[in-house]
Amino acid sequence: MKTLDIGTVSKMTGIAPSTLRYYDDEGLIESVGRHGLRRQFEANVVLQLTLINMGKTAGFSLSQIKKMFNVDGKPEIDREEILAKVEDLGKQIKQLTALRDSLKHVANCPAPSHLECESFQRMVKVAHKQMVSRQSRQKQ
Amino acid sequence: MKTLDIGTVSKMTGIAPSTLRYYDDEGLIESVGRHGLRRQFEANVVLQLTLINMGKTAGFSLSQIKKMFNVDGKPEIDREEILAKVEDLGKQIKQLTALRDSLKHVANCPAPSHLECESFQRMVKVAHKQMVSRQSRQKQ
DNA sequence: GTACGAACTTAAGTCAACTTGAGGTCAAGC
DNA sequence: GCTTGACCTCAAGTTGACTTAAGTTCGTAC
Repeated sequence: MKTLDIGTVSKMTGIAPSTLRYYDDEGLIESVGRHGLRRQFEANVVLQLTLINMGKTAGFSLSQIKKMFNVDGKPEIDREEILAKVEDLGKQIKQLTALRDSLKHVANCPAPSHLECESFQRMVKVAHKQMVSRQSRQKQ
Repeated sequence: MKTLDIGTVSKMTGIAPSTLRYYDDEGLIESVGRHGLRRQFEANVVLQLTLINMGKTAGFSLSQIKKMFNVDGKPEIDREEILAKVEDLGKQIKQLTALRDSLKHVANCPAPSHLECESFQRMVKVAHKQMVSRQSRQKQ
């Protein structure tokens, strides 16, 4: 099976080689050996990196991501914990939707100050509730 | 009008006083004066902090957030830029949804390795496309 | 067989976003 | 008038996620 140089992976994913080395050191991805002193990666590392980037987008730390999808695709953590994250993500999606709507509002509403605009306040208050309920169950 | 001590704001929002002081120094929020040497805040600071937290959830930096919603609720940046962010957020929401579905899958699929599971791969590939298209228009 | 380029290692540096620590101030209650 | 507790300032420290720099090692092409 054909393996990939770090530069190739970098070009395929847009992630800097230094970052890939860093991820390798941290155990987020795995090289399958060396060609001389060059790390060789399998093609599925691209998939893994996609997952890593999705996790980052979601605001997870690298160590959390590592636990969620470890190298061979088997998660270290249990169903319960993952489902909790799933639920959390649902809330986050709602929040982002609220933010998007708020921004859309800001771009269009002619009110002089949005903090005084009623419909804006309503939106934000809804978001606030969600936020507080999310914050209350934050973990490392 | 009644104003709030930093400790009160902290309790209302769950944000540490040191962070509130930091935000104040950075100009993300504004205190309306002092009582002795204590900062006094108006009630609407809670709304502002909600917006700040929403922005953080969305992965914006504090300086970006500051530009989006500055102290009086009037954004410094123009419609165009905000609408670009709105669009970006839409993509991010899609990505998060993909991540959520992937995680849901991981929790339920009995396959030994998810990286080999077809339906998982399909999901992630879709996410990959979105990711790349988002990455290509990143700015400070 | 030599030159080149792409990758390597290790340590140090950077940046954002906070937090901590030391020492100081003030208002309210007793 | 004294104590107490909540706040203050300012500088330095911390953490996570990388990046940069300096010097080194290979494989491939010529």
